[in-house]
Amino acid sequence: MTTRHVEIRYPATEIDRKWQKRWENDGIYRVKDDDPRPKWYELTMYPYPSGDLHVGHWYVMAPADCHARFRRMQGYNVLHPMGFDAFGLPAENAAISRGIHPHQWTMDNIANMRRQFRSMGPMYDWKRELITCLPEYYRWNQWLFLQLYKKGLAYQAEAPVVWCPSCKTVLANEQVVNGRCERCDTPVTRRALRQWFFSITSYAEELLDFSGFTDWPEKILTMQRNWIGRSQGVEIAFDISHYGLEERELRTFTTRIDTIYGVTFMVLAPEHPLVEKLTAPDQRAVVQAYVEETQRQTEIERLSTEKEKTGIPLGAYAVNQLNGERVPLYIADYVLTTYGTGAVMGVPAHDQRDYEFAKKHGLPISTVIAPPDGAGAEDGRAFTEEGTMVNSGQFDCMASPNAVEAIADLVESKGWGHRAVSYRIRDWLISRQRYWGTPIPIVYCAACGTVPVPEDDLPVLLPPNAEFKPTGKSPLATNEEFVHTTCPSCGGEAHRETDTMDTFVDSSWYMFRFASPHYDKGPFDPALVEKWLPVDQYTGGAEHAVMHLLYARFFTKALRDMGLVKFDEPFLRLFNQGIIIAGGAKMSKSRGNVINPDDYVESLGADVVRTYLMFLGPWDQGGDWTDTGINGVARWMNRIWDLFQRDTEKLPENVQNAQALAQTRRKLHQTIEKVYNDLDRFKFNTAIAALMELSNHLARAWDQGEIDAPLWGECVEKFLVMLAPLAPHNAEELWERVGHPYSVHNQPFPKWDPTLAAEEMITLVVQVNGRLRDRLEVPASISESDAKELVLASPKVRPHTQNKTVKNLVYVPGRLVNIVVD
RNA sequence: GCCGAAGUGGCGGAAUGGUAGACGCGCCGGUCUCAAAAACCGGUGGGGGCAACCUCGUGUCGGUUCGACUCCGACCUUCGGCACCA
Repeated sequence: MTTRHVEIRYPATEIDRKWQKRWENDGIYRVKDDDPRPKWYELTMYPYPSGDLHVGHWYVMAPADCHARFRRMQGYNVLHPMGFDAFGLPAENAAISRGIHPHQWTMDNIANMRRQFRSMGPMYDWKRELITCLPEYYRWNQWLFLQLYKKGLAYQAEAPVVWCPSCKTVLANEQVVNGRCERCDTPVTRRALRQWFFSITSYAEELLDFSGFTDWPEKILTMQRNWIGRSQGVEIAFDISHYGLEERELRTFTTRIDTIYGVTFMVLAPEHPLVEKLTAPDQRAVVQAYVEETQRQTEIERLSTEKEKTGIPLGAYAVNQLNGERVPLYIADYVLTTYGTGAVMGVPAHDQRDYEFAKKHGLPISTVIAPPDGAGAEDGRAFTEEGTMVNSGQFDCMASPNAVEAIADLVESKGWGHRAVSYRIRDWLISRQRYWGTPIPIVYCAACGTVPVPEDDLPVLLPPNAEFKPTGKSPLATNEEFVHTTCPSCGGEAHRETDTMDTFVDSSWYMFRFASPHYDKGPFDPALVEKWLPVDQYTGGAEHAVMHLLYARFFTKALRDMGLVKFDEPFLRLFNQGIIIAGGAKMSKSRGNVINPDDYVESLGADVVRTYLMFLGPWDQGGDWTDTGINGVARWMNRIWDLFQRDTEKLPENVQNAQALAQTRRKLHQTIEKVYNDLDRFKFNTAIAALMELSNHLARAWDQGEIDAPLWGECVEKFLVMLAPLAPHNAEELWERVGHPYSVHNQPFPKWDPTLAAEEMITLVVQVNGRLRDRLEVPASISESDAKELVLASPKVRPHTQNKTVKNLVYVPGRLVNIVVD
């Protein structure tokens, strides 16, 4: 901000306020459910009300608003709503550190952010605003929870959960980044707690089906695919009946059943339920120590790939039923209880991890697949490719991919196991030991057990008083009045669930709520959801590629199966904007390069800030904010302000230069086409560049007396309509000053005439062997033979073709002729 | 390690098989001014040439093509995601 700003030559702030007020009073952007035009639902991911709107928010919201405005001008009835994702950790952490109640803090922030949003001049219909921390919203979280519970999709389980020792709360797997808490970066640990889960895994297979999308970035699909992590294999039992236990077999999952004859050991997760029973007496002490050691380890330590493969023998064995071999059993921390069966078979010859484990523990390495070229595999590595079966009994000599099927058939026919699919994705843990969230509507009764709160008793209000600072216990447990209740079933004494829901529950269905944000007979009005949904265009950051988008898709499918909605996917199209940086570096307080949009709006007006954000680079790639860069847009706004208010009386009556007039008209229609197509595809930067070209052209045409009043008027009118979605305030003000009736925002986007846009003369590029040698101005209608003749006659070409044979003439109509010579 | 995206002037970027560098920033020169700022006009990839022009040039090396920033292969660098998943 040390750079001096260009001075704005018009009363920007006044204009901003004037029109924001007028639009508000007129309700020009009010969304009507019964509007006959085709609907278009354009949704931007709603923000956390964590304080001030920073330039990152502007970068997300302003271009999205421009695109929604463009759709409106295309003739759609556009729903482009805004709300606040008001529950959750950021609000609560901030409230804790400032000693203000989360509700107060959140609502104050919302008021401030709403004011800042208005300064941007967006087309939000504030009558549709939603705030998730209010009972009118979160009671439907509770209602939806009860529906999921009824469907068996919400359940309780004790499970090792990820625990952040700093936030003193359980985290979802998705909230763990590299073994650290997403919010505070503290390495996470594990704990066993009784928690509520949503069974997203029930939909794992369907969530892999992306066929319901119209347009999603490939990158996001890949990330979701990897996150769900489907693998196909065989679940097979190894025999442990010789121990006379209740369990007669040890089950394992493998994607490589073709290597079953090469199993030389098995490894169980330290938490595996059979570990206790199978451990030999003389191994008990060391096994127990290892199990404890594992529990102490943080996720980050345990999952480090650099770590040596530790493990402890149980002093027990299992029998491979295919060849009758006894294989020793180990426990090791690299085997996870949460994936497959919690036990893996060790095939050191054909799995690199097993190979390292075998080397470390002196276990035999038995080759059962030979490389196809017969070359030796060994030299310190496992052979993990396909090949020819060896040492595999009846399957010898078979190609290993065929053996996969043959062995699976045998395993199934013998009843030793079956084909199976495993997913990496785990059920969604929604319980939070936090105050600032939706209370889970469950009551525990000594007589009746777990009892859902009756729908008529909703909402279960979040009490204003509780010790919400983290203590390790759920804050709501400190409020006696809240906890003690009567059982809805038997009327006896009971206590409430004191955990609250993950905030991602709120955002999993908010897109439905916007269809009827104040509906009080259900989470949404079914007729209006049917009208508005699914979302036609969703925009937001790629950081929500996995959790939010997957959860919202899951909710939609669950609601569909309950008969509440009729579609499979909530978001037809998805566009991810990039990240804005400043001066080549990420914005941060320590760097001192944080851009506060309010300062710029104050001095340059909202439109310069909006337009610059869209001009500084392609939206999907993010951009670099520079204080000198914004001056360019400010200058341009100054120039068009003066240009369009020039006195048209001064223009000549009759311009004799018909060619110049046609040229200007052509430029206008070419610009309309370009801006239309660019705005359509979120290419704001090139749309603005095209408008700059047009304004430069118009200024030149005026100065050179090559334009008359009617054409000038037409150009200015269409220019302002095209400017309207980008710079709504200035476009409206100029529209009025030029003498058009209110409002520019109710104009349809201009149409271009391809005939008028077509060039009469073209530059014919002349190449010799692909190298540029000449450019010829020729009529666009030139015939191929004329063009070729002209080109060969060019004096600039001749020196390059002399004494050479012309082998070929490549003709690209309207573009070039390439002369191919020896 | 695996998956994905991206590498173009001094800078942000434009051009997705056909004139590389649109548009803007910055810089240089000029007009105006006592002067500066602003504004306006002109110039601005490198090398050579008085000039017309020539030549090199889109991370590196190869390939396809009449023609490649663009398509294909390998590599290098940067960024993002996932990471002992059996």
